[in-house]
Amino acid sequence: MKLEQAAKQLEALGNPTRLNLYRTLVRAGEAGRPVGYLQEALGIAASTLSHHLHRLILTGLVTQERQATTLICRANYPVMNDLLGFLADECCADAACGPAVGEAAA
Amino acid sequence: MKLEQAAKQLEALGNPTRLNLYRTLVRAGEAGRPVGYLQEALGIAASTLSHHLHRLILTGLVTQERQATTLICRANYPVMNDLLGFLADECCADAACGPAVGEAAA
DNA sequence: ATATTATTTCGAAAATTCTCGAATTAGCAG
DNA sequence: CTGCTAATTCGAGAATTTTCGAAATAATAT
Repeated sequence: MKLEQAAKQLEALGNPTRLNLYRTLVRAGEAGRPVGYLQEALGIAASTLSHHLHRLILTGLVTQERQATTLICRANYPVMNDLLGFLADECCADAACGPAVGEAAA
Repeated sequence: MKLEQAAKQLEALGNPTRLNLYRTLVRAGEAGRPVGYLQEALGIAASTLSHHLHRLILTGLVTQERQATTLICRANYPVMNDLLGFLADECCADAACGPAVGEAAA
């Protein structure tokens, strides 16, 4: 069950356009970014962006909030942390991991 | 450059069969597992497994070593750690992450 | 050389993804 | 209600992925 969800999230991040999109949102922090801004930043068709955004939202990695006519997109950090936790757990379940995984952000 | 590579690795893990395969190898640790064992464990056609294995090997997430007629597959931990590092860096580059990412494996 | 076991490559069908432009909906201002 | 900006949905073509069985290769043993 959990594996299926993790796979979906990894797949969502496993596309250059979406990973770039997600990175942009992560770097924007709490402020988030409007869809229009993202479209200019990434230089892709609005419909293409909407498609990718939808996929990120379905997996929970990104959230949206309306502000009048514009939609603000934000990275959903807890979901990413869960995903990182899953990967770390899988990695260290039975095996002695090489470098300590827990120090990635030290 | 780095983003493209990370996307490829995430895509490789973003398929339930491959994630399950990778997990099996991670849990096997240094011993690794022969291709034949993996085929039985996952219950898929040999050609299908070979295809997925190839993709994991292309991204560097898995390595193989011959032992007579059998091929031993192993998870390549350093590559996974690099990937986790990339995600953690992206996540914490400009933004104040919610829960500490570094505690995922605590 | 031949046989045997282990694994990959080939070929091909079904499903999914990625991309875009055109048409549509959402929310607000006048 | 008309118009305007913002974003999504629709429709569709090109490309990629996923899966399998059959045939081919790899390594060893007899």
